[in-house]
Amino acid sequence: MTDRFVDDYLLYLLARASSEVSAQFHDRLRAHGLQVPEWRVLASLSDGDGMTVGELAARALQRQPTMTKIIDRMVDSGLVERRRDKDDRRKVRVFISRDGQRRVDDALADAKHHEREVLADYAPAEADRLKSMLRSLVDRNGAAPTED
Amino acid sequence: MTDRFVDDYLLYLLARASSEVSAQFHDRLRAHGLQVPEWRVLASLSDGDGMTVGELAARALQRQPTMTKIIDRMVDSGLVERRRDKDDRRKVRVFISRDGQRRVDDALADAKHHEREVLADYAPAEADRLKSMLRSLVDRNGAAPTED
DNA sequence: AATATTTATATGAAAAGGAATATATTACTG
DNA sequence: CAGTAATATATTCCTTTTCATATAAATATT
Repeated sequence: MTDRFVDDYLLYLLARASSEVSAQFHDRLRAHGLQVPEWRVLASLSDGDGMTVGELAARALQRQPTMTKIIDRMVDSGLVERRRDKDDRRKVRVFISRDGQRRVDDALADAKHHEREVLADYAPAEADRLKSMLRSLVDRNGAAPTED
Repeated sequence: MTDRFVDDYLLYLLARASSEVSAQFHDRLRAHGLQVPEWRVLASLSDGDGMTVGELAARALQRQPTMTKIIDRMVDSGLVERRRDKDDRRKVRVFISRDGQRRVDDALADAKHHEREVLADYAPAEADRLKSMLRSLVDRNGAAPTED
């Protein structure tokens, strides 16, 4: 149990940090009546002008068929709307509904508050360094479809 | 699409960095004939003296019933063994098998190699800072059951 | 020491995810 | 411009995860 490889393994530290910090927020999400994938879709669509299924899948770190099903459910519950793209009729653009926007606004405020709490212990410069390193990891490690 | 909240949101950056960097390695895992949860369990058990189902679940960032089923499959495929704890017969200790150890040794070597690749662009001090910030995020944000 | 609580793992039904592929539309190529 | 390839989304079938709860053993309480 002591000093195993994984305890200092970058991929494990990333997964664990992501998992534990996010779990806190996900508890709060339920108070907004939102599931995690719903939150991710709505946060991506918030105040925007619609995204395709493929774009949403990439942004929400899900595979395309999974995103199709998430959107199915969200259409059923009235959080988003599907409209076929006029210029390229293969594409389906997904738009946030009025109700979806209302729900996500509350959750967004909560997310900002939670982030401040998590970063409260760190000096601003330190938090910025963390974020910029994470961004550079993302940039240097191509676009990948799924989790973990 | 431009400068949405999430693009600078810590939880999103963590999830995305974890997802994209890990996806690269998970492609390689298949070459070792290992699924992701199997790899996580074996890496935790490697060269150790057995862990309980609950400990494994926490370490592999899975819920307990999920871990029970992962272990079911791994027992079937001969990667691990279950033995009931003598002192506390509620507990089940999971041990890596000879074959499991052999399989994970290869994957571990590959993991180390991959990590070096990912961190090659960074100065050692910078990599250390990243890791220690991730560790402190984990430490300050309790033990959580599941992903994302 | 019997009863209630807590802790550890397992189970079962339902939901979600994933790989492969189908369908529909657009873009290319000769 | 017919035919082929490429792109975007949906569907199917199967595996895995999840939630709630059951079972079993240890601990605490009276």
